[in-house]
Amino acid sequence: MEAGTLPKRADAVRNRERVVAAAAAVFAEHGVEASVPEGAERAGVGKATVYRSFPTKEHLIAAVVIERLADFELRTRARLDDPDPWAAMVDLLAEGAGRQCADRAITAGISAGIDLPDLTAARASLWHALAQLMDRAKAQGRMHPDVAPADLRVLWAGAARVLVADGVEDLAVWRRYAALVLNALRADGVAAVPLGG
Amino acid sequence: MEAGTLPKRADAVRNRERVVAAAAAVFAEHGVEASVPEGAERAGVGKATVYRSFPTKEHLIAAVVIERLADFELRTRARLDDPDPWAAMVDLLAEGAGRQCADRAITAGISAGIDLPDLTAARASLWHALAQLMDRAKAQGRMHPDVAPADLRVLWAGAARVLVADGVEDLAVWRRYAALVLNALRADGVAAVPLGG
Amino acid sequence: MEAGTLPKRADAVRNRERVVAAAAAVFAEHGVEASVPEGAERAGVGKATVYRSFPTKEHLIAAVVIERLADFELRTRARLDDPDPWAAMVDLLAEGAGRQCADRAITAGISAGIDLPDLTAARASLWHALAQLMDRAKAQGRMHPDVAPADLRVLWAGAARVLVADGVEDLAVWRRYAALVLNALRADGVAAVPLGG
Amino acid sequence: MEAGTLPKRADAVRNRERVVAAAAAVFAEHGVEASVPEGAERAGVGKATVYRSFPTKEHLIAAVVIERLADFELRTRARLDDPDPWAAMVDLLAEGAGRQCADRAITAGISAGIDLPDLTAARASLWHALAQLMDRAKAQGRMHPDVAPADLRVLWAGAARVLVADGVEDLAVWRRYAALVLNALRADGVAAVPLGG
DNA sequence: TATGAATGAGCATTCATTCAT
DNA sequence: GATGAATGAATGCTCATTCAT
Repeated sequence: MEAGTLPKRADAVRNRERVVAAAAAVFAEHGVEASVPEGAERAGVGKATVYRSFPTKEHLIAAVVIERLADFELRTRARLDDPDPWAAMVDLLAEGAGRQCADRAITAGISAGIDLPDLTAARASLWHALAQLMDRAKAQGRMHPDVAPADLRVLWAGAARVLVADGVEDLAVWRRYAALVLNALRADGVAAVPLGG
Repeated sequence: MEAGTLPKRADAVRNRERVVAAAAAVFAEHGVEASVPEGAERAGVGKATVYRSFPTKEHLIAAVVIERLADFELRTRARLDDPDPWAAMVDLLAEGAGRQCADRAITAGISAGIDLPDLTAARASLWHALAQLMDRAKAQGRMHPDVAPADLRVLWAGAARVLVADGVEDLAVWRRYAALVLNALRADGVAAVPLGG
Repeated sequence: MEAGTLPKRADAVRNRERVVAAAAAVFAEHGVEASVPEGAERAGVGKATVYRSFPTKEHLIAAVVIERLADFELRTRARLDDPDPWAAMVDLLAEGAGRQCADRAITAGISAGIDLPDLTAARASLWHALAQLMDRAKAQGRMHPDVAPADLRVLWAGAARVLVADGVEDLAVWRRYAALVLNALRADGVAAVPLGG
Repeated sequence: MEAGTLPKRADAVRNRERVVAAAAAVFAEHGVEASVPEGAERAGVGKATVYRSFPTKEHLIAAVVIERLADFELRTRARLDDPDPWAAMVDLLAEGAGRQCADRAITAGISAGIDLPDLTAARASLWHALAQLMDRAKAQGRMHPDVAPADLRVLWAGAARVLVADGVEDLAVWRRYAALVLNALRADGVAAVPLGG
């Protein structure tokens, strides 16, 4: 990353990252309704600078969300070879719960009406990884055979939105709902993931 | 002008109800983002008239939501003496699913950042009724002993928000998530509510 | 006009007229590129007030132009029964020249890409009146049989735009071009309208 | 680096020409409202490079227009010795009409509020050539003795602006107005240039 | 020298809310 | 008491122009 291939870009890339980071922060705080100027100010740049990198507010949101999705996918793939896929899923959501905890950007943006190719691709890629992990958990007999990654998304993103709206910051509460969401997906006869309470 | 208290109120109350009904309709159609004037026009009154009854748009939303919550509570209470409380809950949510399906006001407003006393009270009252029904289902051994009405709210309101955001109108899909939410709350060893697929 | 039929409207109508007048003035000075806020300030109202009466900047421009077109049409119709239609046309343009002189709004807006029903109607109505007068002048043998109201518009609106762009204020110059435009439309053998120079 | 004066200039001049050519193209397509960056990209240079040669967008427009004026002047001068000056003028405008037809830069820029010395000079030079040709046509008795090159400009540039604003692309229509403009300038008793309809 | 990046001013438009009637 | 009118603040976005590299 220090091996500059295109000398001029150094500034721009740095600034782009600053913008995304700032946007992630304000979106995390105020939701995607936060204004572009607000993010720009937080990044210490003019609003027009934001629009240089992101032709539209939607593109900016997408960039923030894509970053999160990619991170989630990475963590999902890291568990694909886990000998106990069901336990791995429990871990994954519990871990993810912590990240979600401080960030309402992904929860607000993950299901927003944004329909940009890059975002769609990132979502699809994550779904694919999740599907693999879920398939393993189904094969294991712990996960209900009729559920799909989309179900996980609806339940988890949904719960997260409510928790964010409620201003819940307590990690234990987030973990509780992660467990509940997984319980919704468990096969008949499988013991519920403990709710930690 | 200081004379009667009732005659004047009659008109006002009538207008208030018209306004709430109209607001419910437009919020149902366009979500709570719909503008106040739009609702006023639908009600056949001026915008200022709306502001006489509701000092803030939030109050208007709250009024609409309270109405829905009251209705939901009524339907909950109607099932309190059902001999099979778990089945009653399945019914309740499946039925509620249908109502949600056509109305995005409640889903948008139920978990919105609105924090008005009346709304809080209505919510609490509904929670109370739900708690009773859930307690019966727990006693029956079908519902997990550690879950609370708040859990139902987080999961169901959350899922509903995502479905609304996705523009899902298919009743079967809504039913599917109602079932999933209930499955999340089932006790160990209880067979999952069929997902309808 | 003092006989109020709808009491409440008095303010609004007054304001609407103020807005149109102010818009006409700024458009006259700076062309239709002038900003709405500028016109609003000139009218002594907030910008949103302008948008109450005119949903779009285009509607505002149209209102200004329509006013002028209507005035021009009136003056055209007043000459329809003139025994010497050709002379009447010369008069009409020379007189119109004076009005145009101080106003670049009509010249800029008359042929702008605006396509609003009311404006189209006003234009059509004026064309119709002009066509009648021109037909009479043709029957008289003074106007070239192949020319149409559209020709008058292109030549006169065009010349006016250039004169306005040049900042010409001298009425004599405007009259000169009015004469030239009419000369362009005269039949063979008809003596040119004197250019006044 | 301080050595030669010519070698550096060679590059600069080459670039300047490329820029003007590209600007002429985009202005022709989208009018002078086209953005500077768009022209720069077409020229294959950075925007800042354009601003090195042309301190202002107006200067760039002027450069483009000057080129066109010079071309028009050339074609005017080529007809100065024509034995039938009036016919030569008809030709000149009809020919010019074709060029205008495909290029909205000159029409937009020729009478624009731009007041740069070079442009003024180019205009003056063209007027001078036109004046000569017109004098010959007057001597011939076909052109009205009282008209001047400025009249030609007002009428022709004006009509062109309207036609451009109307989005007229039909060459025949442009020819029609070229004829009408010339008819405006014809002497008494001279037959009108046929309108082509 | 040439460039991409950065920017501030500006624009059309919307909306919840407050007055004058 | 009810209303239409008015508004100020805010938003997403564009563009000619200036700097740092």
